[in-house]
Amino acid sequence: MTGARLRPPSGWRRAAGPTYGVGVPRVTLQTIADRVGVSRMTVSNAFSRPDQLSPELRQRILDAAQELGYAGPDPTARALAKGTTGTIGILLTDSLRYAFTDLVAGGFLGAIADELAPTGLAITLLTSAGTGDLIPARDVAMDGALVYSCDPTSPAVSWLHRRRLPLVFVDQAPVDGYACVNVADRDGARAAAQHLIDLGHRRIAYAVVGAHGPFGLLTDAATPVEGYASVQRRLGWDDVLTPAGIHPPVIREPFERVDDVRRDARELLSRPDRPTAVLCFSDVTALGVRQAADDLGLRVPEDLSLVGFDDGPIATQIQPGLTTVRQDVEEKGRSAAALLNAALRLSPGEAPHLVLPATLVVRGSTGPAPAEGARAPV
Amino acid sequence: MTGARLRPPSGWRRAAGPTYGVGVPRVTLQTIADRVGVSRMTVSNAFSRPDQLSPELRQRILDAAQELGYAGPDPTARALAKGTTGTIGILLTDSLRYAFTDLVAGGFLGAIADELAPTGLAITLLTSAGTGDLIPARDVAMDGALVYSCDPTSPAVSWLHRRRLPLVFVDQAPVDGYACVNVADRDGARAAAQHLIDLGHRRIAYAVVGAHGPFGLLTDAATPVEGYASVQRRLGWDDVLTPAGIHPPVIREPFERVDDVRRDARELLSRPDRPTAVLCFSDVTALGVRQAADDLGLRVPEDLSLVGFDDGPIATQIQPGLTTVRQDVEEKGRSAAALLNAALRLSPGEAPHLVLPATLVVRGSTGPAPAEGARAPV
DNA sequence: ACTGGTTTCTATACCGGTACAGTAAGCCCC
DNA sequence: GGGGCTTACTGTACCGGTATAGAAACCAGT
Repeated sequence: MTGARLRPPSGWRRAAGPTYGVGVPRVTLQTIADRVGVSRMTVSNAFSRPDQLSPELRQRILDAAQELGYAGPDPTARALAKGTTGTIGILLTDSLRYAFTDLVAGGFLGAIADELAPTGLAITLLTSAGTGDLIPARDVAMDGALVYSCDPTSPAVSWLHRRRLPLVFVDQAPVDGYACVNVADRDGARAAAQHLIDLGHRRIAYAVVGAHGPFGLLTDAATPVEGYASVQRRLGWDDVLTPAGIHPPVIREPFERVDDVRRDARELLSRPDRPTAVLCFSDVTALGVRQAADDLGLRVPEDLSLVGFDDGPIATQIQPGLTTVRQDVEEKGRSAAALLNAALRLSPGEAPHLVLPATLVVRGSTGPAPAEGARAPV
Repeated sequence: MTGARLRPPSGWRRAAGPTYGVGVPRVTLQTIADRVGVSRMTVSNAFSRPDQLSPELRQRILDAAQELGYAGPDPTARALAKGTTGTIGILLTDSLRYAFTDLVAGGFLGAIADELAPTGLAITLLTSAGTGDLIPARDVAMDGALVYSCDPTSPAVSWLHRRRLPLVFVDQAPVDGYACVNVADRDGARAAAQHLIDLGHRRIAYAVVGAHGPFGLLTDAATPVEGYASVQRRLGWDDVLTPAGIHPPVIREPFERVDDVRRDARELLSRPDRPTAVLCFSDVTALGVRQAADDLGLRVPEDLSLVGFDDGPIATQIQPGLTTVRQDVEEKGRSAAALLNAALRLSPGEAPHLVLPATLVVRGSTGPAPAEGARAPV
């Protein structure tokens, strides 16, 4: 019963919860050690390495802890001492919101959560946007991070690099030395474009949502595209259409104004040289175009063929079903999580670059190009 | 240029990233201090309190840090020293997945994210499920947490309590001393039930999704209901129907099998004493019933009236629009985030209990009860 | 020259844990 | 009855920062 208190009793702190009166001393390992009459280390072992002490003593310690209202070793202190936090970050573009509203992103994140669940790792959501002097990518403790569809030159990504965290990049330009997961977007896009060509379409348009302008109905086929996946998709379309001499007009709206695609598409579809098919950057984009077609009384696919991208939930929810390029977001999530998990425990051995397939799924929204001159009433 | 190194040079650590060779010494404040020839404290100030040193020295320190590849003060160490982590937790039921797939939860979480964005706080998602010996609610560092629609007796919630973290409870039975945000679910449900009564309906059924069984098509009106919001909704319905002598049959499926509602509803709607109206626990549930009606060729609202709950996206996406009880999930998220934010910085002063309104929104899915004997073909 | 106020930097003591190398006691075995 | 193993616990030195109270230097005012 020596338990000589080597440290002075712990300091007083601001109350943290309603039950705490101001000035209630914090309960730490030392508090319990003093109470039971053992060393701080033994109390630590009681919680973290039960095999290091006798069951009876351990029970006495646990009882004392219970009695004193001790909630277990402080996570922060433990993280500092052990060098691991039990948390991984997911870096998303600007607004976290779309993580919760876009069901394609949702499927991906859900798969990550499921894959990570058995490991007990928690998920911290990080924004690229560094408003204020708190920059999550720099200031939040974590064991590693998943970078999902971010601008690789953004400050947030550089911070993660500098911190030398284990990283996995998803839907981004592959980075040497890091595990990466990508989808064969370009292949998929090519298949989509080829499908339309095979059906005899020549008057084809693009519909795009993206972060940067210009927005609206654009005639310039060379509209800049940002985002790795988006660029790849665009390249895939062009791979097929450019050699065929086709330079499509483009509809473009920012992510948060997807709804405006409908209006733009109405304009596009009202033109005398109305396209007979539209290649869309996502299923949601396709939905907007589809609604515009409905508005104008155009039939899909008789008057207008539509190809989406992702094969998300809406692809099958609408009638006729949407022809689209399927990517397996669940698999993408699982692989990404598994790779990060591996990077977390293994030494930095290999850094695989996965490319998941993207395959065309033909449903009812595409059909043969209408004969020249045969026009639905507008 | 004394800068006597009081601590030995920092230890060697396992490599954390691919650029790190094994055995690369970690760069800390001390490394930079030694390099520049100042004390560790001065380097710390260069990063955290710029006004405490001359601009020239600060610049020299920052340059040295840049050159040595220092990413800024270690978040974990800083958290331990300062007592704040820059992260808040959100505790969700069992699976995180539904945070990303349920658009009603998504709206709530998105609003939280938006509200929290300016503060720079990161969001950590926590599961109630404590698989393994890593229990997020106990072991993850955070400054406070939001408890969303959880079982108040679950171990995860008790851990948060024991840690004496600032907490805000949402869609849960209010807890004394803590800020709480709730929706007037019971009022809303009452309005929904009354609406059907007013339309002359007497043969009414309930459709429910919940975590626990029994599942399927149940005749027992006293099916147990769990989850605060769910209980409240059920109570609200019963408030109106029980006095009217109506004891509805119940359809019930677990959350992850919402799709089976359709099958159950088909069974329900095929019975000779087919209900003329169904009260549903959510819009998604209502969608399942609606599909069953479609399957059977029943017209909504002529043959069957449908009331949902939430007024989420699908309520307006289907034709006819769904009569439903509107709750403002955005506002719920904003309030919850704001309250937590307040609890984080203020002393535990007041702990408001907010109750947001729930109002009936009548759309096309409800109509007068069909005359007795008038039956649609089955 | 002495006092008092800044400014700028340093020394020390924490924050609340864990790793690791003891040490003392008990036990087995030849 | 002493060497070698375990078992059970302790002492010390960290982990990588920050708070706080000095100390040294400089400047102005009297």
